[in-house]
Parts: sequence; structure tokens; C-alpha cells
Amino acid sequence: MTLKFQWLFLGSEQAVILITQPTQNGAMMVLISNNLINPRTVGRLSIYRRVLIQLANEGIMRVFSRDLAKMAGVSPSQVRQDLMKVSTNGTPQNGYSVAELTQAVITCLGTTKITPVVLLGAGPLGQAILDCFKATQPNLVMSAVFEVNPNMVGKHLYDIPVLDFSMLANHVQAGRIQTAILALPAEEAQQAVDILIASGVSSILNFTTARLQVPSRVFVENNDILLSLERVAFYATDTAEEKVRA
Amino acid sequence: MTLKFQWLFLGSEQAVILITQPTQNGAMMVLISNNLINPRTVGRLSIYRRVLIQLANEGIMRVFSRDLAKMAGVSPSQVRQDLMKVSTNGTPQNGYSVAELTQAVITCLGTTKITPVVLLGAGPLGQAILDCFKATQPNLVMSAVFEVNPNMVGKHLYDIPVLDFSMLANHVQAGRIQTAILALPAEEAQQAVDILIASGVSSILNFTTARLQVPSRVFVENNDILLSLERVAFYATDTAEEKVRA
DNA sequence: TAGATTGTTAATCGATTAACAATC
DNA sequence: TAGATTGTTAATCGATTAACAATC
Repeated sequence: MTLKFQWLFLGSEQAVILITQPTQNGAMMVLISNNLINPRTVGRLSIYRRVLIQLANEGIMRVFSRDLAKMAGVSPSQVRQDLMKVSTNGTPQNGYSVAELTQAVITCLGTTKITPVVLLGAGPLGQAILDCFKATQPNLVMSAVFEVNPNMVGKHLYDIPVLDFSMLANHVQAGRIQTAILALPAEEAQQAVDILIASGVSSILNFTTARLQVPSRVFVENNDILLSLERVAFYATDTAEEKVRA
Repeated sequence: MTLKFQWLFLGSEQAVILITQPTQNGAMMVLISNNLINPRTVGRLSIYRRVLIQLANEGIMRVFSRDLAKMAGVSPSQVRQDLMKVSTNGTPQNGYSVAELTQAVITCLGTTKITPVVLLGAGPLGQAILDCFKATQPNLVMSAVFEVNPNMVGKHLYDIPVLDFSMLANHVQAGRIQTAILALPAEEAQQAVDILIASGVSSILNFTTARLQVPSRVFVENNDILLSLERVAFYATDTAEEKVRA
């Protein structure tokens, strides 16, 4: 009997895993449908991991939810609620073992598995992303950069080869690459996404302003830098002009 | 009588404006406390603006909430709910005038006022942000880039002068600059933020992994690229390994 | 008019916070 | 033991969605 499992993303904040099996007439039957960790929680767990690693570097052995909360910028309740998603081992009076909790969070986030990534676009943003990769955990490995600009193709950026865009589908399929980063012009985004998904990609980090059309099994994280800029501009207030005469 | 008004940010998703006046003993008395547009709504309004401008370019004169919703990737209810925040002018049967709605959204977002910005950090990420500025509305104007690296100071990047970090406070004060972008090492972030806030900055776009400590009147938008990467890696699933034998 | 859409209020949904028994 | 913290359930809060009267 062949079982199949896949993520399903509901909106942008909720994820579900489906385990299905084929019925006699060929249709799929849902066996298990588990609510799993949603993107917000994953984000906070990543932050806890950073904080925990820093604590370990400082030689601190144990930590309370209150302290972890303060350092991560969230509430103590939130920390304990989130830690319910990982196999916790805290004790009253003693809090959590930094070493054990770090391990539990890392296991939960699956940061132990090597995840190959492709980057689309070798412009300034693409290069900045490559630069960021120096700081990531070693489980994320950049496989190649794809560009249409013939002046860049064949070179290396941060030791990563820049390949022609036409090689994208083959490369992704051959390397069974599941993760892609979009740092190309918004007009080219959807077309590239169609190729990526057809080649097996299931998780996309989208730095373009385009709204991507993808099947529900594919995860999309939008990081719209222009939107961030516009929002920050909106909330800027000139304190020097804040006083008005009535 | 001197009135004073200021934003107040509650958590990361809610903003309030306070209008206060001094009492006889010098304390401030709250006159009006208005719930105003929260960051999520501001983000969606920015997206609507983009969509509307594109529609105008295509020569389309009128639009229904249903169509706007589809193009922005949200629900029709959400569109109408958001448009309640701007002075709307839609009519049943005819929907919204693209030109009028664009104008109303732009007015609401305050995109008419020139907003000067400083950028901290001239590394690869800083340069990518400068590159993004080409695409922004002309109301956002980059004033200067600040760096500690003496090899960069004195040069120009994208026609913007790179100044020494020691000139930051004076420059921000002299130019009454309210908005700053952080693209420097996380270890230097808080120290820089303290200088910025003391110099009058009220709105910060933080690209570092640091959690910033700021007074509640200051808006902080965190854009943690490493977190985005980690989240995307988490949801990647290898479809080729999705089939398991039971 | 009939039908469809707006503007707005009510209902739902989900995420965060509070509370508290169990425990060290 | 007394006091404080965990793990978890219940309550709250806020955001999104649905519903619907008013309207063109």
C-alpha cells in the first residue's frame, strides 16, 4: 500500500499535513490530517534557537521562560505555548537546560537535514542574499544562482556558480532541489515559479512584489522589501512638528 | 495652548495616535486617543495602490472589490473593510473609479509628503536596498549612507554620499530625518538605534537579527531575511520521498 | 424594476494572554 | 515546607470573513 504525505498551506499562517492513500478506484483517501507548526511559531522557534545558542556561548546552563521571553521580545506565556510544540524538558524551579532545549528546538525545526537552495537573480539583491548565507546554519546550502544576463553567466559569486536561466529546470530536477529564492524582476517571477514547481520545488522565498499563483501544497514566504519601506515611511512622524497651536 | 500628538505602537500590529495637552501642573492630559491604521492594513493599502496604478496604465477606468481582491491576493470583504479606512467613493453596480480610488489611497497613505531616509551600512545588503530605491515612489528620498569602513566613506553609491558613522547624529538632526534603515551588523544595531532616536528618528526598518529596544512612540519594522530563509527551509518537502511503504 | 455591489455591522476564526493545578 | 515555575487549559483579544440593508 502506498501512502503519500504533503504539506497544505491555508492562508499564510496555517499549515496542515495530509497523509493519504489511494482507494480502489484510484482516488486519494485522507488518513491523517494533523495541524502542524504554523509559520509564526516556526519564526519564533528560530529566534529562540538563536538566543539559546548565544546563552550557551556565554556559558549559561539553565534558563527560565521569563528570561527567554525577554531576550526574544515575546511574552513568557508565548514561550511556554511555543515550547509545547517541541518535546520540552523544563522543570519548575530549575527552568530549562539550555543544552537540552537547544537540541529539542533544532530537532523540531529539522535543522539537521541538509537543504539545497537555488537563487534566481544575481543582481544587487541576489548578491546580498548570498552574503547572508555566510551567517546561516550550515544546513542551508546554496546550489547555484540563475541569471539571464550573459555577462554574469559562467562566473562565480561568493564561490557559487552563476548558471544560465535555461538550465534551471534540469538543475533543480537533477539535484532534487525543493527550495528556491526569487530575487529577479517582478515581471519574470510567475514564469520562473511555474518552471520551479514543475521541477519539484515546494518552498519559495519571494523577494519580488509579484503575488505568486501556486498550488496549495507549495509554501510561499513573501518578503517585500518595498512594502517594508512604504510602511516605515507611513509611520514616520516629525516630532519637531508635533506641536500645534489651538 | 500647546497640543502635542504622537504615534503609540502597541505590540507590532496596532497603532494609536494620542493628542495631549499640558495641565497646569505640567503633566500631560490625553485629549483624543484615536485608533488608526495598523501595519497590516497599511501593507494591504500599499498593495492596492500598486494594483490600481497598474490598472490605470492598462487604461481600465473602473474596478470592483472582487477584482481588486483577486489581484491583491486577499478576500473581497477584506478589500471593502480596508477601503473603509480611506474616504471611499464606490457605487453599487459601477464599483470604484480607478483614478479616484488611487488618489484616495495615496492621500490616506500620506505618500504625497517627501520623507527623507538614512541608511546605516553600505555592505551588500545596504547596496541592494539602495538599488530598490529606484523602484519606490518618489516621496521616499535617500539622504545619506553611513559606514564605519574608511574605504567606503567619501564615495558615492547610486549617487548617494557615503558618510562616516560619526556624522550620523548631526546629519539626522540637521535634516530633521525621521526614518532610518538598519543594514549593519547585529552587534552594532542597538547602539546605532540609541543615537538615531536621540536625534529624532521615529520610524526604523530593521534588517538585522537584533531585537531593538525602543520607546513606544517609535515604530520598528523587522525584516529578518535569515528568519525568512529558515522558515522556507522548514517547509521544504521532498516530493520524491513523499511516498512511504506501510 | 431586478440584480448586483457597496458600506457597515455582526459572526467567526485564530492567535495571544491569563490562569492555575501539578511539581520541584 | 513554602515559593516559584512549568505545562496546559480557559479566557481574551484582534483580525478576517460573512451577512445584509441600502443603493444604483
